Amino acid sequence: MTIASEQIRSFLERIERLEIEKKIIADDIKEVYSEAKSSGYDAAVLRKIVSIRKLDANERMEQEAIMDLYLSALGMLPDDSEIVIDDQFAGA
Amino acid sequence: MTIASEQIRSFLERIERLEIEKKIIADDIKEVYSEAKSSGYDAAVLRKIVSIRKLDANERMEQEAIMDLYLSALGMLPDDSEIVIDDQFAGA
Amino acid sequence: MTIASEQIRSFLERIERLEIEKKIIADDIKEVYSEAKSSGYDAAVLRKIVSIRKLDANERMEQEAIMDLYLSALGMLPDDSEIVIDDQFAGA
Amino acid sequence: MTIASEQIRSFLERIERLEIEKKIIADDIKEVYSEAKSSGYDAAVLRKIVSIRKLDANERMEQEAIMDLYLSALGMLPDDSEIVIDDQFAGA
DNA sequence: CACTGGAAAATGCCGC
DNA sequence: GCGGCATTTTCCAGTG
Repeated sequence: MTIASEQIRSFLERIERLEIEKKIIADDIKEVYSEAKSSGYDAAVLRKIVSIRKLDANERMEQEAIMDLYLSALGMLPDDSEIVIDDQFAGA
Repeated sequence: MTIASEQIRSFLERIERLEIEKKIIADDIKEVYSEAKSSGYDAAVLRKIVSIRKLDANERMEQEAIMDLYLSALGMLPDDSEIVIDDQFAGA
Repeated sequence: MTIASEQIRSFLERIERLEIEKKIIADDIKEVYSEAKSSGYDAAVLRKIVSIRKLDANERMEQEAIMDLYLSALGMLPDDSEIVIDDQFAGA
Repeated sequence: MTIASEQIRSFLERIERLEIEKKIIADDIKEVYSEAKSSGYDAAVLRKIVSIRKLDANERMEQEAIMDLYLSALGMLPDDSEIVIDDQFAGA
């Protein structure tokens, strides 16, 4: 058996192992929704809440990312000075 | 020529016409970014701003959607009364 | 407000306006597929047809471009020949 | 704070915790593909192989299920046979 | 059990 | 040419 095929086999095994783990977790998530439903909660509402909170987190990350962009665009990113940016476009 | 093929042809033409329009607009957008770049602005920063504002709009819509979900879950949706919901989970 | 921020604002508005138009058209396309489906056609098949015709159109354009190269190499190409986008799908 | 909201909060936390784990694994998978690419392999081809093996595994599971049906119809199936997930990819 | 909506995967595209 | 990003397509669970 060539080295290449060994290496490929190794990559495939790692990927497939991870996919199995991922599937298990996805099933766990479904299970939690089922549980919630059994407890009388509306799964659709829960899903919506989760998705909105995800959006929130997402946006926070994007805000940080754009701040970095601003700073790099300004040739800044100083080692230890305080910076205040007037983010006039952030909100509207 | 059968009626069916006429109808299919009509659907295809409508779709393809719309796709052409869409492509033209996409090209227009690219052109604006190029212009901005020529004016000395960083296209990446602009893209980021646009995407964040899109996220904002998105989240606003989602908030409204979940509000409807809450109301329907409560069997409410009254015709003309004011409603205040304590959205304890909205923010965190 | 500085000139720069005015200019940025202008770029953003143009981009966002165009993106709205693009989204409207994308929704129109979805609507046509829905209509087709309501008329008893398989949307997936229609999508396939559209994509195949797009490929064909690309090939045709490439061949025409090559043809133009030959012609111009022979000095046989008119100076002001226009590119007519609508021709792209006319023959299929 | 009501019991209900406590319970909801708990469900949300469990779900979000699981989704984070899921995302970590998804990122790990991407990383493996990147690694493979760096080693000179075509990620697209690897993806194809993985999907084919997944199909194979599904078929195998279905065939085993059918086999079990036959066996149980014949009263030849042990009562407590366990489903072993790791077997899914063992043979490929 | 077909449909719709949303999540995930795959593809294509653009700038560096 | 490659990585990252946006779009597209596919898949699948949930719902009526």
